Amino acid sequence: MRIATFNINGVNTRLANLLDWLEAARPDVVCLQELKASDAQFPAAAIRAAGYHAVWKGEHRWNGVAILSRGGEPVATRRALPGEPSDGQGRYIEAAVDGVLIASLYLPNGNPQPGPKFDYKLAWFERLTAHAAGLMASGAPVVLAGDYNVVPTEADIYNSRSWKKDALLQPESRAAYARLLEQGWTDALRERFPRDPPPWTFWQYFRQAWERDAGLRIDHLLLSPAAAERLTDAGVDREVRGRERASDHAPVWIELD
DNA sequence: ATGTCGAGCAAAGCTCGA
Repeated sequence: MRIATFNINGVNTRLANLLDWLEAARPDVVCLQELKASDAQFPAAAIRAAGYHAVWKGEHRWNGVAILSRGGEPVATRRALPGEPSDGQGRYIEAAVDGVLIASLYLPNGNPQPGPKFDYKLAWFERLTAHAAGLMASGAPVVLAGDYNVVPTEADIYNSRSWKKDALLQPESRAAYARLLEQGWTDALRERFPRDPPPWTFWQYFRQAWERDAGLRIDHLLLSPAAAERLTDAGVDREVRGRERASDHAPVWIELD
């Protein structure tokens, strides 16, 4: 069972890019982030024609998350975290797919930092961690996949010099990520690539970051023990980032036995 | 400090968010 996460950065803007990758990579499950589409604007027909069922939580212009499956239909279990403010932000969707509980999440970016956006990021992270504790306690195979907007350690970025003040690298962001992992989650890509540097998952559009391979690792798949024991492989579909009109993220995937 | 990209709004370039 191949499960991927992909920040598509506009599901309609990059629909051709998405469909090309789906056809080539044929993942069983896909967690999408940054749809930048309302519920009504989600390209459900095109995705169905590509062979995928889908559940989604859209938002006008920004954010938006979805879970696609070409096996069994995803059964949505929630479309927001417990305790989320009713501000309409589409950042979390969770579904049961073929016996695995899967979440597609888009953690707030948090810039500029410090400020209300950074506070919102940390508060959102706390709600995620509280909910994740319950999922962990269930003992079920769980995959928390998405764009965490956190560079977990200094090894997870090409060079942190020009990023020191960025919300993605702040000690508070990293501590929140570490606290989540301490519940017992396995960071699948790091498990598969323990040696530095790990594969990057994001290359910003500025300053020829892709051409210089100046990347970051911010897209993560966290596995509960029941999922981690089934992990056989993980990787990044890097070449997707080099295509015409590409997202600034590449798809990240895991293989579960 | 800047850089790039794309959409929305509204009719072209600015603003926003990343």
